[in-house]
Amino acid sequence: MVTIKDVAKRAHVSIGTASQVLTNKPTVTEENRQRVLRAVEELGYQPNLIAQSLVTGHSRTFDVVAITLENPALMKMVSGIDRECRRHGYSSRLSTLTTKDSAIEHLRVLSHRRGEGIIWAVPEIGNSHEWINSARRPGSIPIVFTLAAPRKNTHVISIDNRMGAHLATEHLIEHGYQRIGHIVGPPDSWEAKERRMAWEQTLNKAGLDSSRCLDGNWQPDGGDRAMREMLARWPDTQAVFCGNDLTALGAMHALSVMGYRVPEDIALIGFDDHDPVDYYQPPLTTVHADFDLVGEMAVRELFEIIASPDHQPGIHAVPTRLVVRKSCGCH
Amino acid sequence: MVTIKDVAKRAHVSIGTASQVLTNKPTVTEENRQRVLRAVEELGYQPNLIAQSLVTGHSRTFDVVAITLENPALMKMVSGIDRECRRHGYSSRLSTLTTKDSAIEHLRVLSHRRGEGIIWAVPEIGNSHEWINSARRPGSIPIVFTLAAPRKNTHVISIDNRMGAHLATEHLIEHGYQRIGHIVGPPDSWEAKERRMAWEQTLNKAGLDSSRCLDGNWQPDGGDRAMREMLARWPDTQAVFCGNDLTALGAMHALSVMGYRVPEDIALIGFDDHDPVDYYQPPLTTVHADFDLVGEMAVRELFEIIASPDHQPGIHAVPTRLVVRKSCGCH
DNA sequence: CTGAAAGCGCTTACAG
DNA sequence: CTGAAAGCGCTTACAG
Repeated sequence: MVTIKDVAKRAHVSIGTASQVLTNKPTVTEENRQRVLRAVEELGYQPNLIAQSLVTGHSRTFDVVAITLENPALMKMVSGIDRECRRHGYSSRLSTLTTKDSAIEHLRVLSHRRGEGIIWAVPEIGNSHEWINSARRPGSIPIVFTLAAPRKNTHVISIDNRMGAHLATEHLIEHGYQRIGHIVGPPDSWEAKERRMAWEQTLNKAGLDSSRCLDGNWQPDGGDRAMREMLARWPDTQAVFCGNDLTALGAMHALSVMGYRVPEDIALIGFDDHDPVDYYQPPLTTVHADFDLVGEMAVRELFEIIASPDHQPGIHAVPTRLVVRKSCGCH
Repeated sequence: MVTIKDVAKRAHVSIGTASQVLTNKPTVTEENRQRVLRAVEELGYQPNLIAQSLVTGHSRTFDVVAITLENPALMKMVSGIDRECRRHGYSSRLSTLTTKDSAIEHLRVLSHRRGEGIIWAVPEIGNSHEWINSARRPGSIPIVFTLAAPRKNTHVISIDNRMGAHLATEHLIEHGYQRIGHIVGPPDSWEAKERRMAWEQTLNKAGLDSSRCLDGNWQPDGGDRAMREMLARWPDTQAVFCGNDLTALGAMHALSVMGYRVPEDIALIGFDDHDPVDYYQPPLTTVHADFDLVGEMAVRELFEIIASPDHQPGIHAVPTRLVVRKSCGCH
């Protein structure tokens, strides 16, 4: 590999001077500047980021940790993260948290790697995030949590789950549905709980029954099972707000197998608005959540923290909105 | 941040000795060893990977470059890559190739970052990969291409597209279908061409017509459009082999809207076997491709190249297999 | 077995 | 404006 030493030699300047032109310091003769640039060109020199990182203390890398990558919402987030990182000349390093190793263990390896910031994109279950937060030493790598509960002195970027669930439920109510069920996500997920809560409150405020509620798992199989049970326990259910789009897909499948039509017999609404829902049968009414933006905001937040370490966390809940298609029977 | 110097001081040894125990050299007194370990523990020391990289010449990082992340097959690959990387204590760095910057440009920034290897997960279009290959200087970072055409002196790991397309088409033929169409992926994609070619050959070998072929784009909208046109041009089509699962989803949607039943009126087969197809209506018969394994093999290949730089590329086409569900009407 | 020294490839004060 | 030197945090021969 060609180093700055080679460049300096070829340009007949000291490596200090070569470095000056490479870092755009103005204090260099135009002539030397050209000589160095030419040498760089001729040798195909690329500065060594690792050496730069060591001396400047900036690795220009953020770490994003996830539990699994095979999840459309997460992938949008990662896209947003990557896009915003590259805008700043940074790169993002992905790592998954296998269930075996604890979160704390994982933070150790991140600390070893010396990224400049961490985006914790692991769904919050129980009080896991509080626990992580209190285990971190002061002065350690800045961390922003994603899709998690807001918490004192913690940077978190979420989507507005309550808003979305409220909009969905209200839409059903406004169009005359009265017996509205809900299939929750994984029972210990913070996001799932938020959605459930907003569904329940909206129903209660309208004086409607909010007991038709079953656990799912954010996967089609969970939606399928829950839908069947829903019909078994409350055969007069008119509409179901599904915890996410995949749950709705499973529910649709169950309904189709059992001979129910969507939306004529049962109306359905999802959550996430991932791309293919436009082609579900029927196209799925769902809550659009801008996960790209969550990713973008997470890296912006990281840059703010780096710029001023005492940067105070604000509340960041990206607004959600309802996208009405055919599955709710209201258009 | 606490450094090895702090550890050495606290343990009353030289930093050389501290380093010895941290790198598991056997040449240290048990007593000193314990002292160092205790200091590490007390100070919460984590070695600085960046400094280690600089001195050892190993960044323990592979770069994976993609064109977009929002693609289920790619995500499985990335999962496989990440899993295999972590098995070796390596990490994977993700970057997307925006259409604006050329591939060559991107290779420069990768060279700057000094990863130890590159996994090029960008779909091959035209002869892009050959071009990339010839632009690389000898001695530059090892690169393995993924889901691309085999090529002399080039490391590539693909799935067996021909095998999959052949199995799908043959299955339809065996079950008595005669007029079998195909919706291709993006016309310049190498993988799409492979699938198309095998479909065509299988048909020809059986003495059947292979002219019912339309371009799609591997997205539902393309499948939807192509399906409508297929029916318009060849109304007596009995079955369609779709370029991938999302294409099949779009085709199903078109058929449903137009009042056709799957598989009674038209049989459908997809390609990829991504998770939700089990819950399509009807569940989709499709070709299973093990993208996780492609990712895994890509990093293994990289390690082999690193271990012996003259490691000769072999042919790596991960076998595919047909998963029969309801959409083909054959079970 | 252990410490002092050199060096990885850079950047950044600091003399001149 | 430019070069020599120090230093970033490590590892690795090399004397002792």
